[in-house]
Amino acid sequence: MRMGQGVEWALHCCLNLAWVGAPVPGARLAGHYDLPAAYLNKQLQALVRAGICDSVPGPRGGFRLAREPGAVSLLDVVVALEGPEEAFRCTSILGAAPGGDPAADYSGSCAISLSMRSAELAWRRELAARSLADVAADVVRHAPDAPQRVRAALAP
Amino acid sequence: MRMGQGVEWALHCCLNLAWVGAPVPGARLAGHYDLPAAYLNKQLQALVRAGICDSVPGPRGGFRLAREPGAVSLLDVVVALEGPEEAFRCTSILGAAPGGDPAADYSGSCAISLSMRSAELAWRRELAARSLADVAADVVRHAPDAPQRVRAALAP
DNA sequence: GAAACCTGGACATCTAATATCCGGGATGTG
DNA sequence: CACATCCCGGATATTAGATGTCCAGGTTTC
Repeated sequence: MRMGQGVEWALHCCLNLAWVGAPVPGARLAGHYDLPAAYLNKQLQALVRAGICDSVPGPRGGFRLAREPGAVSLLDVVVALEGPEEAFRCTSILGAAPGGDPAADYSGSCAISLSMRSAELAWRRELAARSLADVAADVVRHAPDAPQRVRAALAP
Repeated sequence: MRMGQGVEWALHCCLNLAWVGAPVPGARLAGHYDLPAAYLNKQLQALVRAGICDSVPGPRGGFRLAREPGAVSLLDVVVALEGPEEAFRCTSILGAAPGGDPAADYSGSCAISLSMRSAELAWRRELAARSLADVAADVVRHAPDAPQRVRAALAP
């Protein structure tokens, strides 16, 4: 089971955008981490579609956070890039077993499906309870000059 | 992000094995759910390697649970099939950023990595706290004759 | 108008999951 | 012992998804 790399990229980019404030071109973000610009751009576009980022075309344009860092949870970013589907997907194989209804959807009644879903909910709860502002605060506690260095590297 | 289908198959099979008690051939389990026998067999083999199942060759052989259902957690099954690696993998892109150490491993210090890892721990905790016996008890509560029907369909 | 920048789609590539097949070994039965 | 049953593990397709590239448009600033 593996999460797309875009999540890691997007989270780092969002933290940086939170510190810069002004729009940052996607190419500059890509250069900052030595990432493929065109591909990173796709992830940023997904953040825009999810309402997490704003995009500004033209010179002096780029991407910026659309909300306060405290109003963007890690879950928001994960869902924006990975979609809302659960990692465990019940395919209702009980319907193929003797006595089962092949047309029924067991995802809401199968005890296995419910257990897996419940565990995944715990994961989502943790992610939802943690905002970009929380993470940023942790970074600053460990490296107080991080915001300033990011601004120096990325600000126009 | 998606979990392999083998996890669902294996969990259903393990529940059945818990109810049957005697060894059940992989082909019979596959027929029970109309699954590809050769492929399901690979998942069962992984359960054997993980010490969750025993395999008995020869006539009257098959697979059976190697431990009490109460001693097999959902996490055991997930790890047996998906491996111990985390879904979120820190690739230390901070090392490529200005001021970063390209050779360093940031997975233990990067605040983003730590947050993602912490959320995943919550998921694993839930899975570890739930055993096959717990799930089986839920099934019986909802369909008291399930164990008997499974035995009738799968027992030798 | 030109340059900077985002948008969205089409396309190529690579990896992992899914699936099949076969030769081999172990075990119980007659 | 001979045979049927069944697991083991490697080699090999097939497919879907993730990764990555490219280009023909827009929009905005200067």
